[in-house]
Amino acid sequence: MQQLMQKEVKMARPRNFDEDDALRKMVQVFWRHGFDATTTRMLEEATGIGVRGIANVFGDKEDIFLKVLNVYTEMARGMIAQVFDPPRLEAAQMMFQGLARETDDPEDVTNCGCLMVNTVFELGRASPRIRAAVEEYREMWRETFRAATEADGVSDPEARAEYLLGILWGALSQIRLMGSTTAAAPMARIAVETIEGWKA
Amino acid sequence: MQQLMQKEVKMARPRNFDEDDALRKMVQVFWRHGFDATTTRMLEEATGIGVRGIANVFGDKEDIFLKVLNVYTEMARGMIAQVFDPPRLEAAQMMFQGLARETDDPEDVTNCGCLMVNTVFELGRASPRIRAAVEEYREMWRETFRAATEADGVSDPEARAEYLLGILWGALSQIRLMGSTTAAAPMARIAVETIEGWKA
DNA sequence: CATATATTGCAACAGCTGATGCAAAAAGAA
DNA sequence: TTCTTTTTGCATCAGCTGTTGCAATATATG
Repeated sequence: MQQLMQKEVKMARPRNFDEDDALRKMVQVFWRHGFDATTTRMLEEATGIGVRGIANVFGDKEDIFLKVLNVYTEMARGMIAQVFDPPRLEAAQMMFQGLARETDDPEDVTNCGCLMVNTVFELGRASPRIRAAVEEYREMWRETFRAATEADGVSDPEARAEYLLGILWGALSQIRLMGSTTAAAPMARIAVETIEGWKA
Repeated sequence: MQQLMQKEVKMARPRNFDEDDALRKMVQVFWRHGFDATTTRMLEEATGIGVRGIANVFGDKEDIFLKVLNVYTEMARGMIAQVFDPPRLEAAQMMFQGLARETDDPEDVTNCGCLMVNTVFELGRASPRIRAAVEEYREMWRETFRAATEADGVSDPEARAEYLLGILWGALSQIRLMGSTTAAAPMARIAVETIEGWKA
């Protein structure tokens, strides 16, 4: 993730902030408020960097958001690599159960749902670049479900992966609606039972 | 819907537009673009009424939107009254199949998903009044599914209604994502099969 | 120390949005 | 006709947002 290729040609005044750390903080802001409602002033406050520095390093608002989406995707990829190793339907069941865990903490950004799902509703139609980032994220999950289904020897892995992807997005929209992860509990329970039925 | 209680006390200059017709046109605009992206100028163009007239009759932007949500809910209520008469799970199956019908027409606002689902993602947390309108809409559907499940003598109607509601919202978010109702086909197929299994 | 170069803070700007004030217009009531 | 009341069109306003220009600053290099 971190660009180790530093320009050694000539070093002038160095930055007084860490690029990756700033991006992680901006993920939180966009995740909580969405693209439009996130203002440059909010990014200043969250990162401690002036708007000028942000623009110099990350580009304009859409550039920033694309980098944020990338960080978000990589975070999820890391989680998948841990939970779905090896790829099994049991891991999918654990994921759904974990999705609906009880948290009332309003500070927990997980209660805001999924940044990708939320993004679709805000500007999925608008920007092709953002749309592509969302599609990549969905494809990552689709392939994860497909591989897990196949690994357990269950038939028609493509269709079942599509179904699980749909259930996942439905559950995440429930979370966003209710503002709490507990809202996903009914759908998560059904998903776990359905998967259990596949294995039998 | 139409307020028949006209003030007969003293008639001055009459309006040169129909209130309900204007509301229906504004439903289209909000449905397609969402709350924030809909500007007062767009409402002017869609209805042919000046911004001053709109503000006088419908109030400020949030007032307008609440009236729009109300019209949308009543439209859905009318559809439910037709399809779910009598309340049966077969009607739910038909509804899911109809949801995923093939339409490539970009003019068809159905391809924008569901105004209520979209609204949640935009400002569900923000305004209590809007949140209440969405909750009412959801409750309408929840009760519809519950009554249909109960009428078919299937056990645990509350839990199954909650599941169908989740599937419905998941399918509608898929539609919004892909910009086409065909995107709901996989989830609709699963929903129909699942309901079929209940009846057996 | 002197120089070059990237960064930073401050300020300001243009564009857009929702809302409003006001006078003219229109139509029924007297 | 004259008056009263509501509507309408026009213009304008304040507020916010993303972006950028510019001078000051800090640091590596020679």
